[in-house]
Amino acid sequence: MKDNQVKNKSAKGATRQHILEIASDLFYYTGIRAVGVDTIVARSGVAKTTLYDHFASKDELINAYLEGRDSYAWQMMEETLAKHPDSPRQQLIDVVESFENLIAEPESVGCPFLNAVAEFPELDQPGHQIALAHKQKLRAKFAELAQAAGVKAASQLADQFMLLTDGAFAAKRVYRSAQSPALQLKATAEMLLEAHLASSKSKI
Amino acid sequence: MKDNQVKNKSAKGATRQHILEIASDLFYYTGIRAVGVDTIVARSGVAKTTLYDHFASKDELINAYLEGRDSYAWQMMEETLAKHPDSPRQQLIDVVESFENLIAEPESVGCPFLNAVAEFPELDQPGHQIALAHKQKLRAKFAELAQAAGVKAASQLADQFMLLTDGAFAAKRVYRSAQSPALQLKATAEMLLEAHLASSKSKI
DNA sequence: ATTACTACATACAGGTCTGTAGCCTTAGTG
DNA sequence: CACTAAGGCTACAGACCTGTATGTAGTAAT
Repeated sequence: MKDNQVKNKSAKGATRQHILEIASDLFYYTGIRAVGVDTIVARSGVAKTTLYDHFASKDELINAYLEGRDSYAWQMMEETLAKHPDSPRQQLIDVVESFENLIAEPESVGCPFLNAVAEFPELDQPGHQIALAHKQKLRAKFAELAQAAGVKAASQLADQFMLLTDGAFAAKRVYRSAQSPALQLKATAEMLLEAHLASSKSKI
Repeated sequence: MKDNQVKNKSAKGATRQHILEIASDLFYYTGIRAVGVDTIVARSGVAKTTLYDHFASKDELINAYLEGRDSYAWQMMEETLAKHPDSPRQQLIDVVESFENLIAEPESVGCPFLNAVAEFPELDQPGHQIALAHKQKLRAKFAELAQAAGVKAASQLADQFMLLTDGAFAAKRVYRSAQSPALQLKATAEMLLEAHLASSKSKI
């Protein structure tokens, strides 16, 4: 006994990871409610019992999907912030630009969190809390960067950036390949940031 | 035979309208996929056969729901535009303000079109085309008003307003009763509009 | 070589989904 | 009164849903 399953952890983790990746893709592109467990099982070439060995329920799989996207997003955020560690103003723009680039990719069908919440509007439904926490954390990060950049109304600017990014993600799901308003994301963020910085200076 | 069902049209129309209202509320607040026909039947106190007399399928009911929201939105738009028929600049702000007020209402759970598209991501799925057409029409209206208001980059401003409004609607579904970035909608639109008008002047 | 682990395949329980069939009730109209 | 239109009620078909039960095969460590 003891803890000898450590050696098998890599194999077990690989299967779990494989199932999660298949499920994540299906959830993201097709919709969560639209995808049944049987489809996930068939696509991943795994037995149904195996899936339920790794995930107690579909809800747990949904949560794992969103938590995965959350950690990926923050990992991407760290990389973006590392490009100009001494310029919060540039960091703000870099972050927004990374969103615009993400949305511009043809594979993108919007924001996993916004999509999930549209399918599960109630606060106690699967994924809702994870999505809300993600958005709150991003909002706080925007505010932190704005303050560091010398923006007086930092929390206002954070909210404005949230509107822009969420709007761009939402638009992407509607327009798909058509030319969408999301292309104006970075330019608009720059306009707003400059307006804030100009008014900060004028008040000195 | 002939067309003697004209006299009963009001009664028949009333039943249809009743079913549609119940279904619309359920779709909007609970989600479209999450609501079954049986629930709609139970809530509206109508026989299942009656529902299928008026709507050939659930998909048709979904389309009727979104078309209803679309006409309601444009009716509201007309009323808003009528407040300052000679000031396109004020009309732009009025429209955005009407969105902010709509979102601020506690009953609001976001935009029916964005929510529907999140549930039906494919272009040929029920409702998607209606939602896309609605957003395109709004975008064109923003552009038209912006041009009339003397904004040089009118279509850019239209896209920016789309990002803000869609962002506000999307945020509402996530945050619900919590204080959301949507409160900054009108103020941000004003900032952008002023920035556009200022740059238009400076280039003369 | 026994034990433990992991994943396999199959079948099914129990529920919900959309949509239909058959028959009855009510109300208004010629 | 007889006819017709509209809707109600019940039951069900057939598909799909999540989750479980049963039993088997390979693999790895003790």
